Amino acid sequence: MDIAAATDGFSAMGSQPRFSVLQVLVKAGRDGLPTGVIGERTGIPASTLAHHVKLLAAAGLIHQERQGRMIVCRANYDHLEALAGYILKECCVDKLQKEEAA
Amino acid sequence: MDIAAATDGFSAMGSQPRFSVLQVLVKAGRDGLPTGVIGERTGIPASTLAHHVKLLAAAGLIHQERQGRMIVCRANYDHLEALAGYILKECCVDKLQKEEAA
DNA sequence: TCGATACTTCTAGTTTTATAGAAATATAAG
DNA sequence: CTTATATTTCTATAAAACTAGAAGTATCGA
Repeated sequence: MDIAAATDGFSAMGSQPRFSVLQVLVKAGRDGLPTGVIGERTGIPASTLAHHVKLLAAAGLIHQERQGRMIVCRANYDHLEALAGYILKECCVDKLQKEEAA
Repeated sequence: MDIAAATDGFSAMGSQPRFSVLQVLVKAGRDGLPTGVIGERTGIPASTLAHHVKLLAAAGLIHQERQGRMIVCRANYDHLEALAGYILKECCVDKLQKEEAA
């Protein structure tokens, strides 16, 4: 996880429609959901949804896999966890370094 | 923490200049840093920095406090922690509900 | 009070992003 | 092979965000 990956991730999460898509998938668990169901649950029109889903996938927050004529989306839990951890990863290191020096 | 607060927070984190400002403050610890030092460390011009700092504060990610002619910024660790926890808060609840029903 | 310092607000041009209808693609079923 | 389903890509428009110089505000020291 570098800073570019982190900001891509947070930026992707930082819009209400996209975050609600992500939440629907996080709730759904490992099996994921087809795009159509995500559309029903969020009320986002198909073409707008495709756009947001593409951004979420590009940021590595979700994965997409074709199953017949549906495309099943799944939350990428590992990446989400890594992002959550990244926020405070370097908490207070300046202070710690000062203490080391002393 | 509601969805609007969460997306405001992630959106604020989701730009490289802002995230680097936040990181500088997270590293700095509770004492925080004056805006000028943040500018030195990030290389962001003053007016651009003021803009980003305002957004970070509006999202609740940092606090600003005047000390003489400097304005000291501090990371809001509680809010950052809450945001980190919010990402996976409702992980897999759909599955759990199914299991409850069964 | 005058000037220097620290920062913000104003402003304007540029770039991104969002939205959603219409058309296109991929798969499946009859 | 034709039609229906599921989703994407194309397109255009509108809205928002980014950047940074210039001008303004607040505070301190001489």
